[in-house]
Amino acid sequence: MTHCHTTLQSLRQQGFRVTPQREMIVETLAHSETHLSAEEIHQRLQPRSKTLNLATVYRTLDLLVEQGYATRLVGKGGKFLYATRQHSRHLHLICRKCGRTYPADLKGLEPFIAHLKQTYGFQVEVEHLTFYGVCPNCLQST
Amino acid sequence: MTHCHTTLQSLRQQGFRVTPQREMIVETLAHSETHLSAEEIHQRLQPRSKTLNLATVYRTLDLLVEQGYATRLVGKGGKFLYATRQHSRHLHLICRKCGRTYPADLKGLEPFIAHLKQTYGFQVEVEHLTFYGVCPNCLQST
DNA sequence: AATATTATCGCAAAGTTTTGCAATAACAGA
DNA sequence: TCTGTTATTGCAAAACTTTGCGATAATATT
Repeated sequence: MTHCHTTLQSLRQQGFRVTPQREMIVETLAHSETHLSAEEIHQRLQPRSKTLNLATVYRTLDLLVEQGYATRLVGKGGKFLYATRQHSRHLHLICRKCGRTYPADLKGLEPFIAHLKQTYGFQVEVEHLTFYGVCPNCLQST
Repeated sequence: MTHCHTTLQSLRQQGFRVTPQREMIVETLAHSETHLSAEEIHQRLQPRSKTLNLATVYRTLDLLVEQGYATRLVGKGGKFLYATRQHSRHLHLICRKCGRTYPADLKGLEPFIAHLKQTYGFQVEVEHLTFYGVCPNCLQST
């Protein structure tokens, strides 16, 4: 389990600076049960910091995704949603029709991931996995 | 192989109207070798239709993705890129660090897809598959 | 503890994508 | 072919995300 403290420490070790803004954002994301938009994070932090800028939230989230501490997905309505990686240690099945997300077990996929590593040298991050398709509900109503 | 004509016909059968704008956009996407942004499609169609609006391009692309005729992915810089489904009958491996996309073979994944269908009733669309991770180049330079 | 370096911040502007609404045009039925 | 219905369009505005830049503050060094 990657606690927010660990994330911040790792960032520092990688040469990034740990600022109050980054601390707040990482903490908010880590303590949230659900995926959050940049705007939501910004709003939740208003009470703690009047001056925290939305652009800073976006930049921090980009950094976290780039460094592998967070996941970004396109929610219904085309807005970006973010979550820490430990919140997504499963496969996301997203329905193209209704937009709902279903969690699924990763079991059975590992051999293929290993094969990709061997064949292409590409290290897939299983925490990021999302499959698009059509869910049982929407399959029926077609 | 899904030709643009087929796509338009299917759309009509589904009750959507086939307009000149939609024809142009579907055709442009189908004839492109690479992924295109909405803006690029709009520009390519300028000579053919001065009045075609960018919003119409976005709406049409959304429709195509929703109905399963096109794929949308987040390119480098956070911009959306689109392609017809037949152009993506392979796995996209996208590097989180450098943003490059690598094509990979789907072989070996089918059993898992079938298992998802059996277990969850979820019909994964293999044309949409994208895995995020770190590419060989960027793995080295860490 | 003080200082130098430079990554990060806030702000404002630019770029990208979505949405509301009145006008238009695609399609079904006469 | 003509007509009515209503999905789709273009436009303009709103919403969302990224970017440039000078000011600030986190870290390394003295």
